[in-house]
Amino acid sequence: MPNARETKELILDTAEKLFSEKGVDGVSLRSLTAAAGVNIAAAHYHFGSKEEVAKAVFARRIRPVNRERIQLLDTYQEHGQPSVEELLTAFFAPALRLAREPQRGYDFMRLCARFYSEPAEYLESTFREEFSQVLSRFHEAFQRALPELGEEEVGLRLHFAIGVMVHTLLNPTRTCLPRLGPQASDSDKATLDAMVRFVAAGMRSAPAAQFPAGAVAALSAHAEVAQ
Amino acid sequence: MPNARETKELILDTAEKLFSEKGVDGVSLRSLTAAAGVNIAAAHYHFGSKEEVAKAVFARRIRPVNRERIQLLDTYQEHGQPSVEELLTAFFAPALRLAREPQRGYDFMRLCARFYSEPAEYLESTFREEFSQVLSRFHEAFQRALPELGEEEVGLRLHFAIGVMVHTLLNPTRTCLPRLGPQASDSDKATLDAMVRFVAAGMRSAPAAQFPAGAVAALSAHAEVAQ
DNA sequence: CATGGATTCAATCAAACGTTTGAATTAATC
DNA sequence: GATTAATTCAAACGTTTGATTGAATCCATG
Repeated sequence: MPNARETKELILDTAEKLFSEKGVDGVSLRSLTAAAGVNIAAAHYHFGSKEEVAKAVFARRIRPVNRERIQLLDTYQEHGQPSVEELLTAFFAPALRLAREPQRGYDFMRLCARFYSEPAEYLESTFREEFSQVLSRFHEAFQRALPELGEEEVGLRLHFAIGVMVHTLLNPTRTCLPRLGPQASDSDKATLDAMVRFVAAGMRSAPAAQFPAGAVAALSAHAEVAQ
Repeated sequence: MPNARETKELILDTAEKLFSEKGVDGVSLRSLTAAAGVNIAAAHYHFGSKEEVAKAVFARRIRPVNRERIQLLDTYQEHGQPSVEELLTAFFAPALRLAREPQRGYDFMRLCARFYSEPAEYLESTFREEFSQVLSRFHEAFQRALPELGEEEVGLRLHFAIGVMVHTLLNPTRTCLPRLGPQASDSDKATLDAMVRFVAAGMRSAPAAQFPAGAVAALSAHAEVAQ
């Protein structure tokens, strides 16, 4: 049994890197094992299928992150009701701290976002399994931090907040426009800072509608502007 | 030359539906043409390649939307400096109005978000081409609406705002948690309303950092909580 | 040093992929 | 009614996919 441990982790490390770049669906098991310098059959021997490789590379890192999220939440809650900023920090910080890890931290964060957005069903369900507890805990905590909002409204806003994070992790520098989004020069801490402030303000915004004059008209099929 | 027009649009319509569900990469040209009831060679005859089919189905709908966004922006700007809410409405409303179209509007919005998140390079560049003008105009407009913020900060926040929209369009009802995100009962108008309020508050949030006590510690590698 | 389970390897499988081909079919033009 | 161009079609192209096989190799143990 030559270097069994090395082979298995070599596959996971390489998968983390390639999947995050090209998506799980965009990387063949052949190119993956070739890049790792191992035989194709080794991947099936150690994991059983490509699907299981993907699940393993995901679970390997997301579990410590989600464990830390809950521990941070626990710590904050020991000192009374956490503020919105504290809740957001407890949620965002472990992810961004992992993303900052020198070796492959960032690769994984992108992989994590890909798991969320790729259409394959097993990726979706894997993601759901790994996150259900964390999201349930935070949903509850935000509900208590924002008692004036309905449960549905809190769920909707938490959904928006996750959108900000997923999008930011997935598109760290490059975006549609050169100067849009975090710049290469920005530190992760500055990005987290900006993100927490942005989302906290959104979570706290007034529950009632202060809709601008043109909004309803803009949503109707109006001939004078739309075409 | 039997029903050339019908065949071409049949392919586009079917592609819009299938690509939005499974992603461009997740749908083979074979299954696509089979679902459309046309020969597989017809796709190559009319478009040249699968790539060109994807570009065509995207351009067909995004151009009117982005044209309307700019027209709405022009209309608002005729009456002076638009508010943040007006700018957000001008940006979000055309997309959500299309998403509300009875036939295939929603399919396309999801496709649009997939173009943004799928890793294939040509999807990315196509997206960038179609959006560069719109984003440039709105970046500039937000900069004027929020003069107290630096240009970089506005770009970062606009990036967050797009994240909210992409995420919301991509995950309309189903999410990791049953009661997270827009519910099936929510109307599009209510979702737009909530989205505009959330994002407007984020765009307007104080530029200086009011960081919670634990945030910096949470980002450092701290042994007592992380594990 | 022999045994045996663990691991690696080259070779191969059927299925699916995007693309191409050349003949058949359709509809307009002369 | 023959000619021509546009369109459709079944069939096949070569390549790549995830998965499997059975022989070879390794290493800890007896």
